[in-house]
Amino acid sequence: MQSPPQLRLDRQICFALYNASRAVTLAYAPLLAPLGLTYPQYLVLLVLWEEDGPSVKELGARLELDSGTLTPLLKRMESARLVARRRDAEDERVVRVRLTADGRALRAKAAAVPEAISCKLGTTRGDMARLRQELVDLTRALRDGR
Amino acid sequence: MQSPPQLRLDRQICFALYNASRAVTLAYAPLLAPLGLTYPQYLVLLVLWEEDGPSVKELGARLELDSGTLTPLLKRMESARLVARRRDAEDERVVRVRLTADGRALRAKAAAVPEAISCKLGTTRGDMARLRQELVDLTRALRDGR
DNA sequence: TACAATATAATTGTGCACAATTGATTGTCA
DNA sequence: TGACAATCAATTGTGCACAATTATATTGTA
Repeated sequence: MQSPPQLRLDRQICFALYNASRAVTLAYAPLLAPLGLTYPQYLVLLVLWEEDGPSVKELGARLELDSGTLTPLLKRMESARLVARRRDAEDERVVRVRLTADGRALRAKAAAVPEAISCKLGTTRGDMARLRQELVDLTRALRDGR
Repeated sequence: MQSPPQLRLDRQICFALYNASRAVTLAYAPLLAPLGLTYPQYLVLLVLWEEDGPSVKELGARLELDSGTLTPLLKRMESARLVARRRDAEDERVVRVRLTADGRALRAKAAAVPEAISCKLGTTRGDMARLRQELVDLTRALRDGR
């Protein structure tokens, strides 16, 4: 018995997305390994380089990750001396995440990463911006329509 | 000090992709949970419903997953009585994965899943097909250019 | 001021991903 | 035939994701 078209793997947008996401993460790995970073850790640094000292909550809002993911990830980054975690004196519930000198210094080395990735992707900047927007819209549609 | 544009989180195609992929997986969860499936397990079934009895290797080629991921996943599916794993008599290195009656029967229930997802996505079929193709191309560019 | 409700991060438990290694089997070729 | 390479799945170890729960601190309110 033949599979109906809707159940065929090669028709699944979800599978294409899942594969593309893993392929991109793999593409980052050799660029980030020399910096001692994983891809999610790199994302955390992107946030911190924009604005240092967010709470775990704020970081999670930016990255759409919860404390169950972030807490152990940040602890590993703390062990690697990239960030420091400290309770907020004003509100002891809050843990603030700050860059160390090492963490700040890493930004210069990371500057070459986006260029290298964009080269691997091999598409024009405009195409990428459009694709990015489509993905953002799709994500929002799923999140809001829940 | 301001982050250069290339390092800003909201410019990263990779981050949009990573988020979209996770959002889609989350969207599947409530549809698959009643069937007792996770999203990767659902992908395995999509392959088996198309062609039953592939080796772990062939399954991995379809899904771009290695035995390190598939072996434990398939063992869980075997515990759930959805598939059976058996060494090939011709070549004892090969393990073949076959649907059980339960696994085959699940296809009828899963038939409603693509429709429900497509509804959540809320875009036209044509747009989805185009986006899917762009993602496939992007994935291939990364895989081949390695 | 008690005390319930809320907010925040951490913890627990499950299930992927993936690199690297291991073990068993098969193929090859001198 | 007998080493040796290649193939395939399983294993080991690390690091996410995420649901559900827990612990602690703060806020709102009767």
